[in-house]
Amino acid sequence: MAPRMNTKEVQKPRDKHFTTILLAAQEEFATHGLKGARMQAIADRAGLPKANVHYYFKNKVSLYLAVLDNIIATWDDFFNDVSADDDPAIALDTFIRAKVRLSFENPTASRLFANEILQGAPYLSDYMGEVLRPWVNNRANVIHEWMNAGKMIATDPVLLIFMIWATTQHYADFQAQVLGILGRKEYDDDLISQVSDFTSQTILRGCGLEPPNTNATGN
Amino acid sequence: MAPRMNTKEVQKPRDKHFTTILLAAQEEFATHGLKGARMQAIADRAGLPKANVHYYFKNKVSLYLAVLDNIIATWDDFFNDVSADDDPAIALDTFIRAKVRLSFENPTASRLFANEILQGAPYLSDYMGEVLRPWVNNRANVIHEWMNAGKMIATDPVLLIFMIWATTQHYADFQAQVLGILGRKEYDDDLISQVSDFTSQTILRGCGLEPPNTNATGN
DNA sequence: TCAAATCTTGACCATTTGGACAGGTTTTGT
DNA sequence: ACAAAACCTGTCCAAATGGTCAAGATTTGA
Repeated sequence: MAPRMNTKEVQKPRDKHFTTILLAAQEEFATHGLKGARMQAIADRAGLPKANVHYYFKNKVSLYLAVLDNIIATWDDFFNDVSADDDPAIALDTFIRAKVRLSFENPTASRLFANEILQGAPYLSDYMGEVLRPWVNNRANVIHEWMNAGKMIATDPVLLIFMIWATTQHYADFQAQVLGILGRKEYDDDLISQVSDFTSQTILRGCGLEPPNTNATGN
Repeated sequence: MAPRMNTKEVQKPRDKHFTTILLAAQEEFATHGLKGARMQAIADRAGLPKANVHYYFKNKVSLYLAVLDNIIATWDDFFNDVSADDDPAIALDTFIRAKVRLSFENPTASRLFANEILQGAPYLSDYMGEVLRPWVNNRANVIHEWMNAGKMIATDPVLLIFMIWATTQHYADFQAQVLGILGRKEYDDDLISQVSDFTSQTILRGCGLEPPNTNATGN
């Protein structure tokens, strides 16, 4: 990947536009992908002349990379600190609920990644090899220990992580479909907790775990 | 949606190019979306001059619609014929395995739809309202009857369908990520059956169902 | 056989698009 | 206060892109 722009250090008080553009670009790239995105559309979303966008970002690809970088820097997974000593039911329940919440409240980032991966993840191969893959293997090891300890049914931990990702991200990436089928105009808190409960309970049960107190409206 | 071109009737022996173009366009649209797709790239994939593509399809949008139509016409769901009298474990197991297989063996169609829905499904609103929504509600009713009959745990059938879709399509839409994390170059039959087994067993168990004979390499 | 219908394609065009740039404005540090 | 640095933007341009067209090649049907 290209040299990282350290988004936060650059963030002098003056260039608030930097963040504005980054956000605008995130939306445009999320819905249209790298090729489909238009610099003019990004400028319009940001409410700035196109030339101003080019002042902050050399070209489309570097802007795209900056957006990817910015998103990755934001992510801090709730599942990171979990160890084999923790209770798997609570850990997975917390993880799933956090992912569902993220999908509902910040779908753009998820969609941007979906788009990038649909295109074969050409700009994320480094990230996948050096960050994501180790993370998954590391977390899979924890889950594996739970399985060895007889705390949950023995299956493939990596496929379990895929299932959690897929099910939760679905509500961000396929929002249009979900809303269309449910016949709603937009997401609401009711749906969040409904989806959280269902997803957590079904997956935990599928792992041979007793879902924690059902009525807890995950917070 | 636009008037359907009856793909199959048009299929005179001469215009074999019609299908070639449709296939090429499907790939291009699947990876780059409507806006990101390039007519020249489609022509290249098809091995034809661009002007020839325009002979068969008036413009980019009409080609896009033809591809969508063609895919929809192809789909014939294995879950359609299931009724409340059937065994839910067998029915869901069959459905899940079919979906997994489809994801692995024909990922392009899935990706194209993913792209369209990421963009807010602007060309699929009719399909979603008139075909998909009724289908889901209809199938949800069958599942509901199983729940009422105490054959499986009572949850939200629609969310269950979403979960099955999400988990299975994940392997088509996010192929690049899955392969990257697993450290493989391509999918193989081993992985198909592994994923089939895991997905079916975990979801069925999550619904309070006994997974059918585990060793059946779904066929 | 041969004219009509269908198909093929190189060349061309209008518009869109990413990006450069110069000259102006504002902010900063001293 | 004032020069240097940073920022802003209207204007312009070359390349890419969707789409047209006319002339030629091939197939069809009677």
